[in-house]
Amino acid sequence: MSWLRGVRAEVVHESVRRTGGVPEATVGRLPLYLRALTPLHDQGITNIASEELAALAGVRSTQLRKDLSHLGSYGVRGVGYDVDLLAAQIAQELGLTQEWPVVIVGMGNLGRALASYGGFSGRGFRIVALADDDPAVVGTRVEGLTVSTLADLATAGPTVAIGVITTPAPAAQAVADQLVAMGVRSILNFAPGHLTVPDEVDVRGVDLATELQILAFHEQRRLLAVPTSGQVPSEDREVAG
Amino acid sequence: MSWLRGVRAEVVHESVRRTGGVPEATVGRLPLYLRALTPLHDQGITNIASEELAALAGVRSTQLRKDLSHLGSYGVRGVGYDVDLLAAQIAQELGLTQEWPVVIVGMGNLGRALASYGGFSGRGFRIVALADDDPAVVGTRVEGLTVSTLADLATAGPTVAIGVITTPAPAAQAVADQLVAMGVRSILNFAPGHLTVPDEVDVRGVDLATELQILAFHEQRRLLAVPTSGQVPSEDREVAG
DNA sequence: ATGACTTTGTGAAGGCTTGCACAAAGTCGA
DNA sequence: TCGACTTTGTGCAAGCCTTCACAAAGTCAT
Repeated sequence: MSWLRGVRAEVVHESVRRTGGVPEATVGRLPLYLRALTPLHDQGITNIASEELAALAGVRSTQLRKDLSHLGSYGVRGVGYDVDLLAAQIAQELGLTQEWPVVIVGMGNLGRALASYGGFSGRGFRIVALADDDPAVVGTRVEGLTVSTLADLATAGPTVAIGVITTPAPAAQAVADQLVAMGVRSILNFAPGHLTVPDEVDVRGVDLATELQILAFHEQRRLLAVPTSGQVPSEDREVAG
Repeated sequence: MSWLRGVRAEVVHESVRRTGGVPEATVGRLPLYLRALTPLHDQGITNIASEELAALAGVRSTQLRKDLSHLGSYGVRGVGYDVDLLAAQIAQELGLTQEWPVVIVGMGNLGRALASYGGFSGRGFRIVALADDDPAVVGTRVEGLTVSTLADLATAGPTVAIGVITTPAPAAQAVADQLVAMGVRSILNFAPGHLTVPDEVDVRGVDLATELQILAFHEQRRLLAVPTSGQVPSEDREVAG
């Protein structure tokens, strides 16, 4: 993401004096656009039309243009968008011109998987600490970092902006409370269940079961709609009758 | 989730002859309600008011009631909802009265973590196959299952309803194509990037970087809004000036 | 320079979602 | 039985989001 730094200066002026009101739905899609732009940059493509970029991101071109209009983006009519400039503008809007320090709490399988996942660095985030409360795990090294307890981190750890919770569900709320007490105001929670936090804290939850259940809903709908059926799973088919 | 089976029969009649139109936003919240109900059942609580359940799920009570009204749910005025009956109704709506067979493709750290994650079984899903294309991994056993290639699964594997993609990004589209060719119409994609699939196929994407970037946006907003700042990370603070 | 063509940016319409206000329907104590 | 109280279910209004339609603004060949 270092390639975004060069053009940042030009972007700041437009973007900083904006009204401040980017719709939440748009914010949710900006990362998709950024994700689509990166390989374009790598391929040396310097310009792209909204129609094409929208296809890469999986949205409609009119939505892409409306979204970009919210951040005062300037494409060129008849031509399209400058890939690098647009990426820099989006990165600026998302606050990715600085690197956010992240702590992962819970060194189970998922926590380790995330710790070794390359998707952090180079995308605006850096893992600066790992935590767990299992004495057998504390003190071990994972991906070049020594695992500590959250309590230790609170008293003598690096500053952290974002906390990622990968503990079992029963521990999640206590961990969230500790993170909040440490001053963390952004939490990404992989443990199933709702976290109660103060208003100023932002929590996003990612729950595998929830995602699968939404898929299952639509899957079932398809099966109920077309009683021609065919294959498909196990027991309990009387539901369709 | 076996405790849901008992009451299912009573539910079927109401639910099956419904109009069919449950709003997408509601579908996205039904899993949250189910998730909140399970511990209540375990604690032996048999009845709950919408206000309380909403708090557990992290939504407003009026939204909960509106959502439930879409699936023709019958609470009792002045009393609340029967925990087990409500859970059974939601499970029914989501298609969780049967167990959906799942394949995980990509036996890297994340794939292994998901394979060993307990959140599948007992929630309406069962991992029936694991796949990878690395010859060093194919043939090994993970969590009691032997890893095979997708090609082998296509010709001689168990029927699969849902595919979970945990491969690196460059492989994801090819894997999706193969899954679709196998008849899979529901895909959960953990690889960053947009998947192109036929209309009848349902894809949900979970991207760590995307989630973190949305958090970063709000985090930055807080910092820009309150220039009192204080702590917080590294370089590039001139953005705020 | 001109005209045909391409592509962006946006006002307005339509649809979906949320939240309010309140009637309906039940419980419970006296 | 009655009256006070609780809690659900829902019509309606407000707000947000998406999509359409099209003017604005540029390129490019001639």
